[in-house]
Amino acid sequence: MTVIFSKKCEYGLQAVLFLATKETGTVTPVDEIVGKLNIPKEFVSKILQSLVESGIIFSKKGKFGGFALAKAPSKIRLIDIVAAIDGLNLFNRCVLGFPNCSPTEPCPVHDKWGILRTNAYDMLTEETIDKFKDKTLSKISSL
Amino acid sequence: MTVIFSKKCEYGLQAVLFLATKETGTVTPVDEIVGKLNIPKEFVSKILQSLVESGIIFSKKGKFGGFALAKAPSKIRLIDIVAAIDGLNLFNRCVLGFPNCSPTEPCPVHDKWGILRTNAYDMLTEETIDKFKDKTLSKISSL
DNA sequence: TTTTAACCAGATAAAACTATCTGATTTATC
DNA sequence: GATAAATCAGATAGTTTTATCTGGTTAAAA
Repeated sequence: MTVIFSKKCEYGLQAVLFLATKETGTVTPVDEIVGKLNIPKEFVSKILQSLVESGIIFSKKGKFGGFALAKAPSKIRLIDIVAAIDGLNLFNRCVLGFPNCSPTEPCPVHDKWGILRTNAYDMLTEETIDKFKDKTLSKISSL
Repeated sequence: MTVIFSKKCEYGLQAVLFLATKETGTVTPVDEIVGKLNIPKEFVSKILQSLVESGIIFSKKGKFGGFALAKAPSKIRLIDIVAAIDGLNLFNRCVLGFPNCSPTEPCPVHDKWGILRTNAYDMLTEETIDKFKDKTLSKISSL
C-alpha cells in the first residue's frame, strides 16, 4: 500500500475540519464527531488528545465537555495539523528512500520530485481551515 | 509516519533504476544490487521476483544468473514500477480518507489536492528509466 | 557427475500502525 | 452529595508492513 498521510492524520484532519464548521467557543463531544464522520471513537479520542497537547484544539472535561479549536480557524493551516500528527518528514525524506538525498547528493528524481513536493507543501501552508467550512459541511451531509 | 511509496516500492525503484545503468542483455545478481544500494537482500529478492511476474524484469537462474530489464529502458516508465508494486490506489484514494470522494461528492480539499495528484501522476508517466542513467550512477557512487 | 553460485518458495519473526478495552478523573446538574 | 456525561491515561489486541530464515531448484563449469 501507499499512503500520503497516516490514518491518524486523515482522521485528525477530518475532525479539525469538522470542528471548524462549529460556532466559535462551542464545544463538541467526541461522540458527535465520530457519529458524523463514521470513524472509530477510541482511536480518534487519542488523536484529539494529542492535538490538545499540540495547542491546535482545546478540551473541556466533564459533563457537556468536548473539543473546540484553540485559535481562530483562519490561523490554523492544514500543515499545522499534518506537522502535529505525522511530522514534516514527508517533505524532507527522499522519495526513493536513498540516504543523504540533497542538492549535493541528489537521487535520480530529486529535481522532478522536488517541484511536486514543494507545490504540496505550499498548498498545505497556504490553506487555512476556515476556507473549507462549506465544503466540509456538504461532504459530511453526504456521508 | 507518512510515506509516499512503500519500502517495497522504494527498493523496487532503486533496483530497477540500477539495472537500467547496466549493459543491455547483461544480467546482474542480487548480491551486486544490494551491495551497491545497501538494502536488505532477502527482502529485495522477493520484490525482484514480483517484478519478474509483472514482466518488468526477467531472471536467469543458476550460476552466473541474475536479473535484467525485460524491455528497453525507454519503454519502462516510473509509473509501471509503482503500479506493479504499490498499485495505483494512491491516485484514486481520498487524501483525507473520506469515502466516495469524487467530483459529485468531493472532500474539502478535493480540487486543491487533485491538481497536485495529477501532476505527480503525469510526471511518473512521462519519465522513463533511461533518462536517469547518469544520475543513478552518480548517486550510487556516493553511497 | 560433482561443485558452485545463483534464483525461488514457503514459513517465520520483528516492528509499526491501527484499533479497542478498562478504569480513572473531571465537571455540570439534580 | 449523588448522578451522569464527558475527557484522560495506560494496557492490550489485531493487522499490516518490513525483514529474515531454511531449504529447494536451476544451470554453468570443472
